[in-house]
Amino acid sequence: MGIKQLMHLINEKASAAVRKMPIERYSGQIVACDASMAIYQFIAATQYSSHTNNNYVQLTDADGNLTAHLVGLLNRTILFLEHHIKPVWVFDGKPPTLKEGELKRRKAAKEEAKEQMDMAKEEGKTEEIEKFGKRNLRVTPEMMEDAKFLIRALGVPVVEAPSEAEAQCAAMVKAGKAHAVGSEDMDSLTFGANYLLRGFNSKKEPITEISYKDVLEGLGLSSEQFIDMCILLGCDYTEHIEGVGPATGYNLIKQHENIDVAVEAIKENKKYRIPEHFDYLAAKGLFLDPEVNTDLELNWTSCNETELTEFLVEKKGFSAKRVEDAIAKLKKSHGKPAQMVLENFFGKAVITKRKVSEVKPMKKTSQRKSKK
DNA sequence: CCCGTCC
DNA sequence: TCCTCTGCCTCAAGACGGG
DNA sequence: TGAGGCAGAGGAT
Repeated sequence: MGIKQLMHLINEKASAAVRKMPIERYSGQIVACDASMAIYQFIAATQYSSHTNNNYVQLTDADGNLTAHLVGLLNRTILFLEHHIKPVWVFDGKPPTLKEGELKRRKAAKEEAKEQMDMAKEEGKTEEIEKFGKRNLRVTPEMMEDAKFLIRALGVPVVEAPSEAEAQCAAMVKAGKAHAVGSEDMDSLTFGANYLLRGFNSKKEPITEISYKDVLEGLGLSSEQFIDMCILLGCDYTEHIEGVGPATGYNLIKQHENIDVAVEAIKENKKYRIPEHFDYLAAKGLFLDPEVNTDLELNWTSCNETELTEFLVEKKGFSAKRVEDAIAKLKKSHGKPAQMVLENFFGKAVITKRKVSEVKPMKKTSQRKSKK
């Protein structure tokens, strides 16, 4: 998923669009989060090889169903609410037909990984099992339903996107239903979300905020040109022109103004080969007018303690104390944000405009720096 | 801070 | 000959708290 | 999946 190397390109050419902000900055705001992406990461991160007993460890309930996503979503949602940020968890709907090629490719890669994992299991190689296991993740519909149930029990809204969650998140921001998208994925920018927030997973590091407006300004592109460029860099919705990377993709749009002219130029140049199914117009259409639903009413309520305890403790095997603690935190977060915090942070917001000298060169190939 | 645990 | 750029590889991906 | 490191192709000089 995502646009290849887009973050790199933005850091390089539009560094002013990227700011480090303390999480307090978002107190009182609504953040639309891509649930599918987060769930995938929670599941990936919590399976590991235990070095103590040489076992492959996964968190599961008594029936063997994975539960790491529930642990992750619970913690993450509490983090938001403790900071008086209102999260909305947005789930993927039916993937667009244009994405089928990409999905097939991923499926094949998983099958391959599964075979290798089975082999590793037979040979009892723990590290191998972990390695291939992480490439063979299955997030089942049941896991998604468990996640939705948990979020609703927490009193937090769930949005089921008609199609792509990233598109839905961006549309909600555009419609004023949310202030920013919270996702590690860059796609929401291509869909035109005003603000993208990353790094809610780190308690030490500040949040990375990417401003769409400043990205366009820094790159010197219109929103439509930005989409054109993203398609050239490589997206999920159509094939990619071999040999065109971030630098070339950006330059092509700068030089030719739009993807149509750029593609014509590429055809004449003959330096690059346009793939057989390069349906960039359809991809562009999807970015410009994705299937979304903005007729939503979002409500945040207090959590349903009984439901939470029943679900997490009795059904999913969470420790009762952990759930009690979670409920206590939720109740505590219900008050208003301390006014002090709100007034103080504006002076403290760390805005890191990187100096030119600090900007990492985009490619560090032949540039062999002698180590200090 | 490191590393084991969470389920 | 230099160096820019892409593509292929590998690896890691969460969050908490006790010691 | 994506992000960083490394190798090599092929324009740029």
